[in-house]
Amino acid sequence: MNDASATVREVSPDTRSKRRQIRPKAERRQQLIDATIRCIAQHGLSAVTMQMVTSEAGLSVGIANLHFESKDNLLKETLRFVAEEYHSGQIEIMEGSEITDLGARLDALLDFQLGRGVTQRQKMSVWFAYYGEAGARPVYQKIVSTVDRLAARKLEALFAEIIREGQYLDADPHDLATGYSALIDGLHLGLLVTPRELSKRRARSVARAFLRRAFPQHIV
Amino acid sequence: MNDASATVREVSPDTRSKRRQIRPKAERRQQLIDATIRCIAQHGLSAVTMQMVTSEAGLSVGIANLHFESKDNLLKETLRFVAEEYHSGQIEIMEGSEITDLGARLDALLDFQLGRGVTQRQKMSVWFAYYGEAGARPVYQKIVSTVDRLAARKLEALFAEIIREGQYLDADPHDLATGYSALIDGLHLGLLVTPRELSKRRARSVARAFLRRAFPQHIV
DNA sequence: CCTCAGAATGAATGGTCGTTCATTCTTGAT
DNA sequence: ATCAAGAATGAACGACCATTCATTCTGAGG
Repeated sequence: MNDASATVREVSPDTRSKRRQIRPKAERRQQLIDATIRCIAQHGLSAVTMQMVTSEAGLSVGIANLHFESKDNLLKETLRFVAEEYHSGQIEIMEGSEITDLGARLDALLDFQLGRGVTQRQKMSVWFAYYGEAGARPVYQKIVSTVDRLAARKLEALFAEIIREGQYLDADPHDLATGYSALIDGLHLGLLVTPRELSKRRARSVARAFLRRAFPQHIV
Repeated sequence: MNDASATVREVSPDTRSKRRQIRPKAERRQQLIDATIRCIAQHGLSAVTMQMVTSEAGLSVGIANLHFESKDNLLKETLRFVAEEYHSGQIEIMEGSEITDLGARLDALLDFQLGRGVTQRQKMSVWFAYYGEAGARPVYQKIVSTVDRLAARKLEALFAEIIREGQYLDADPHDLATGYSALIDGLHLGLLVTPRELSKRRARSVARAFLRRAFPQHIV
């Protein structure tokens, strides 16, 4: 702004080094994806710009098109990352061998799905931002449904085991799994859109009530 | 395309008259809102432009800023319209006096929420497009939560009546209403994002199963 | 018939966006 | 110390966006 600043550049070389850093491609990609998530959560998917994302990541504008070919691709890869993170968390719980009691496993699943990690505004915003565009963008539909299908199968298998163990009559694992998944999605939506009306505590209580009515012997 | 067309303009005055029409303000507003809904469903909220909307409505670019002050306002009013349409439909069923049997009333509500009118791609796309932005735009949160709250209260009251009539013990109307609403939202999401995995018929069956487990005497 | 309030138009404007690429800089091998 | 490979930069560009407003047109009332 003043003439002096033109001659005195980078007054202190030790402050937040603006020195250019070279990092492996994979690291930069993740850095940009993380920045994209934060931007979507804060400004909404439709307001996200490349300048916004790259500056949030503390990098230059050109870098996004260097590691991802286009904005479209960056957004696509960001969705893929979030979707896989969520679903691999579920799969881990459902496949893990450290929990043998089926009721405890259900509890662990519910705690994950409505717990701190998943229900942060940041994550849920991203989640629904993409759902909102999914109607018009088959690519998004495909990414979500691909990972979703596997988790749905695992959940159905878990429910089938529980039904066998508890001898719950006229309980269909397929329908119950669909219902439970939909309930969780709906609760996430409530937490995002009307946080005043629905606390995380109550969301957990509502989901637990669903499971208790379905599998009374397995849920306290 | 050919030279003749240049000389012969508006061959037949009766075809889709390009003649300027003057219509009352309210009518134009609705026309633009309808066009906005179609555009959001087809292209996604983030891709909607004013040119897109006005040309979809068969009008000129400037008209949108004449009847709504800005694009932001047009989108806000469109959300308000969709939200009120959905919720007034629910309220009508829950307040209407033509259905006295509580079980039948529940059935009617479910049929409305998962019926043809609501579950068209067009409507659901718009719905979730706004939900996706709600995390970053308090205005959208406010619009949705305002109308939502009333419907939630009515639903809770209906559930309370049913619980009294059926003498269902340890059934909390508040939690049940929250759960049911979340379930419906989640099913809408499933219908939108993974239509291959979830048919409308099965969505209805899943929702009915939820109600049957809660109110066995009222739902067949 | 004429008039004119105001509805409708669309070319023009200024701003912002995604993308490019000549250039600079870093790092590890030589 | 030198060099080459390629990672990182950011000014520049063209495209497209929302918005404006001078102008045109319409139709109800006189």
